[in-house]
Amino acid sequence: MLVVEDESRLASALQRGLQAEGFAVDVATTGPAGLDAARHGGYDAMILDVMLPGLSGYELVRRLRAEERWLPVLMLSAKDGEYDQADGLDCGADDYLTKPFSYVVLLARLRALLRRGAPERPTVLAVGDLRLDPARRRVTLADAEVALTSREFALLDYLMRRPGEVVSKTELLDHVWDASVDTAPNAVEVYVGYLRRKIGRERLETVRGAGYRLAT
Amino acid sequence: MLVVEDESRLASALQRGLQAEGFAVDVATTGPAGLDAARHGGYDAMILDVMLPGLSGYELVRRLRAEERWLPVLMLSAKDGEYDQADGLDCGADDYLTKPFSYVVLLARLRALLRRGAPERPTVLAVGDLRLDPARRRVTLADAEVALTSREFALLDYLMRRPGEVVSKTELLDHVWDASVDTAPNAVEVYVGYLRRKIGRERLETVRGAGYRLAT
DNA sequence: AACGACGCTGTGAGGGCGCTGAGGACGACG
DNA sequence: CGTCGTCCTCAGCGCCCTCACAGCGTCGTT
Repeated sequence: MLVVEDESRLASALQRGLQAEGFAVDVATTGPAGLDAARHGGYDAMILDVMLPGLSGYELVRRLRAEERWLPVLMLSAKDGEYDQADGLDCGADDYLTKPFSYVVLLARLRALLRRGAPERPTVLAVGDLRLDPARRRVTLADAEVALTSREFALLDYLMRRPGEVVSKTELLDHVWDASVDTAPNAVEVYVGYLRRKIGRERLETVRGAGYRLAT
Repeated sequence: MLVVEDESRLASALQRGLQAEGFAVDVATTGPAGLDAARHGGYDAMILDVMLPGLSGYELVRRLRAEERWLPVLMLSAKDGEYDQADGLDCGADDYLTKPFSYVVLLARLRALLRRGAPERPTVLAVGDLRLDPARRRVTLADAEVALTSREFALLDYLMRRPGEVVSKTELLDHVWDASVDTAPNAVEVYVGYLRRKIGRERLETVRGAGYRLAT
């Protein structure tokens, strides 16, 4: 367990408490030191303060995720504004707790994070030069923005979460379309057609008799 | 996305809001109905109220997890006591939000949950240098991709699940072909021929009078 | 060696599957 | 009320897959 916190009293209180729970705990007190430790340490999870000298917690997570390191991150902050929280999560944190917090809650949330194991998905989905940002609802192709309708976006989103896998039309109808109204499978074909015109024909393969596959 | 919430105003507000974000949303208004939906629905995630008629949210998650269903659960509750929250998380919920909550925060937390996703990695079948990935619907022979039609793929799939065993033509007709239309056994011979041309003659042996066997 | 049963394959018909352009339904907006 | 954007159905088309057929090769038995 890695604790990145510059306030020394809180840091050592956390360290002692977590050690009592059986965790092996390391503490870093600056942003850069925390980033380094997270890179090399092989930790199960990380508790991360937002306000840090040298590098903010937001930026730290963002860099970590950009390097494809997916260890669970529980973010701590004195800021309880809703947008602060949303920003933290959208940078790649997995949970967000505002100070002052209950120790019982911290432990429960930590357990929930560890139970889930290492996260597998980045905040921004990327396949080749195609990028999709769920938070900003934005898609770029080789750094050029692509305008998508909401249905097109949902379809691409679903496909990009399973790159290289074959996804059947029924599955797409179930997840991208509303299950309560039954839509003809042909609608999927139509929207795949729309997407192909916008992101390039070769990126979206047809697997006859099985479904569609996003080329990796 | 599954929303389990008995307060109808909140439920429909959530439904509309999430639909606007591109989610396909189903609503259940009682505990048992929610549990059923979660069991059968194939949802990406679930938003779950604690106070529900018939079955509490706590109990619902506990049962779900007992059945080894791991879809991400975001729990909603009017109780903000620290132990309520810890209980919810320890029952198996992945996140916990107290009412009233900010819609922006709800979305951000939902995104964080979906990002982590379910940790399923489907198996890749391998026999010698021949590999078959059911999810990607892809076959490689010594790392070179082999293009198969859907029937060829289904046939190879079935054979690779029983490497070295002799599989009769009738058995193949029953499992690889549609049982409702009766096909001549010769169709199997034809497709075995197709497969041999693509994966190499020696890998698929004929056992005269009995069937076929995949060489190990 | 001869014969019959079983298995292989080239050919071609048919039909299922997926793609596309056209257009109707619906709602948002001016 | 007209316009625009989005969603989705419909119908036509083209291609590839599927499979029956028939002739030939191969194997095992007598």
